[in-house]
Amino acid sequence: MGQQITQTPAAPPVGRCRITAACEPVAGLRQRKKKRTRDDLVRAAHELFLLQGFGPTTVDEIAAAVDVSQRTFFRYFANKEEVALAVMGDAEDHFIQCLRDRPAEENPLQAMRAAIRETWQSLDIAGGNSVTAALEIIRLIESTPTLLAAHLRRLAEQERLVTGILAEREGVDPTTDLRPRVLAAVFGAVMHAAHEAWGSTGHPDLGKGPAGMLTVIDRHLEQLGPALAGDWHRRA
Amino acid sequence: MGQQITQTPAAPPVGRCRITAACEPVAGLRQRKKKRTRDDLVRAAHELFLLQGFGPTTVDEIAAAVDVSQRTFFRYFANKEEVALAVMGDAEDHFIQCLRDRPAEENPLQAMRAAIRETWQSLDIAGGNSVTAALEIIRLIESTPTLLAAHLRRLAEQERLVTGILAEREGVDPTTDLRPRVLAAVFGAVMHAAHEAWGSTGHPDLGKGPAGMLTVIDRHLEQLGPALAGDWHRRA
DNA sequence: GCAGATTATGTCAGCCAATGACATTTGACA
DNA sequence: TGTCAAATGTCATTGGCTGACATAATCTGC
Repeated sequence: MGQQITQTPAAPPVGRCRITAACEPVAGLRQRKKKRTRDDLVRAAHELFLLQGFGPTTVDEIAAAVDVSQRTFFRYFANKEEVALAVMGDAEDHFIQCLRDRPAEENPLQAMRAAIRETWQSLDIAGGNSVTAALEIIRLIESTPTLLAAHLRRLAEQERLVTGILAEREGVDPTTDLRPRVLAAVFGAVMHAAHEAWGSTGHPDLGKGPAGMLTVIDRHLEQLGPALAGDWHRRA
Repeated sequence: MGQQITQTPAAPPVGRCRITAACEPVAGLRQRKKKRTRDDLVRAAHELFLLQGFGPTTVDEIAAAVDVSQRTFFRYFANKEEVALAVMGDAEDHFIQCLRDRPAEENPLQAMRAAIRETWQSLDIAGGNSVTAALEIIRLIESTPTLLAAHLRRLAEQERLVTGILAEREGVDPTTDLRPRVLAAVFGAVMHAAHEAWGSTGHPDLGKGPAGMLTVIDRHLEQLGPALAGDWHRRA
């Protein structure tokens, strides 16, 4: 969901997620400053949320921590939830990009599974503490009703994108053929179940990379077939 | 999610959804009055939302329409979203109840499919305009971001219940066996996809009962297998 | 029916998220 | 350097939501 930072109606450089966009070094003082305050806001919010929780943290606090006015905060983020979910935005953009780039030979489910894996791994490589941050945010989301609601809505939004990509990949018409939409929905649901499962297990090994989360996701994806199977008790 | 109207910590009659609870005639003046103002609030809100949209409608308006204070409104509903989703609460409670009552011979997916069908049909029989109201609300939800977010959160909440019921039905441990959770998630996702599809088709025949929605739901459920199939182009 | 305990409601004050309007500063560019 | 556009700040306001306390309604046992 590549959020446009630009406040002007001018044409922004579309289709580049912030992770890969890190390659382009300079882009005018104005743009750099904006990116900086945006990043600062996200980081400050992140810290405050983890420290005192989402609800108790006020927008004024976040803004004050970065030394901008409250009004400016709302020029960068439509609401308080958005700044919390911004961290995931990177990963989501990246996932979409990966999915687009998957080879056509793979079947839809394979492609999505590969894209997820690729996303987490590149997030790991990207350095910084992207992975750690993402994992922390996921846990925060799952334990904060307001955030969970906003997150699920974004997920639904993303499923529209995925539906379109799948339809195009396979060359089917998404208005006639329900399979792209259904698969996108199912995949999203399983992803969320995995996040939830990962979040609720008292996982202390947050920092050791995306391996843990990938394992949980894989385990859930593997249960897709069995769960839909007629009889649960005729198990291999 | 049987909302307790009771504001006292006293033990309320649990496990009875409002639909079936219509059998119990009198229950003290106090209880009846409360049920009445609650119903009034829901109905007034419903009308106002459909008339002028969710966002533009203020809580004060709703409260004024029923002639209670704004404070009283918030004693019945935690937030503005809840009063909009309250209509669906009946159906959701009923679905849970139906699922619990499905015969053990059915496999999980069959049971859920049957429970949905049963729910919509009994909603139809229940008289009044329950079905019409539900369908109107679904459309409102799908077209209102804020409501959609709240709705998805509730759906996620309900999936927890469903997970538990499925696990018990099949006699498996939901902390070890991921199938109940995965199936609940998948089913919820498909339901939402169906709602979305139903809502976005300019369906003018709202009042003709649950048949249309059931058809859409069935069509989506039928695509579950095909969507997960490896190759989408080796189609029967 | 009545007195006293419960419980629902109203009133009021206040916090915080969010938005529009307008002034001011600051980077962009000729 | 001066002009234009864009980013920010300030101010005022609305609306969702909550706590505290007073009032009015119902319930309970007698």
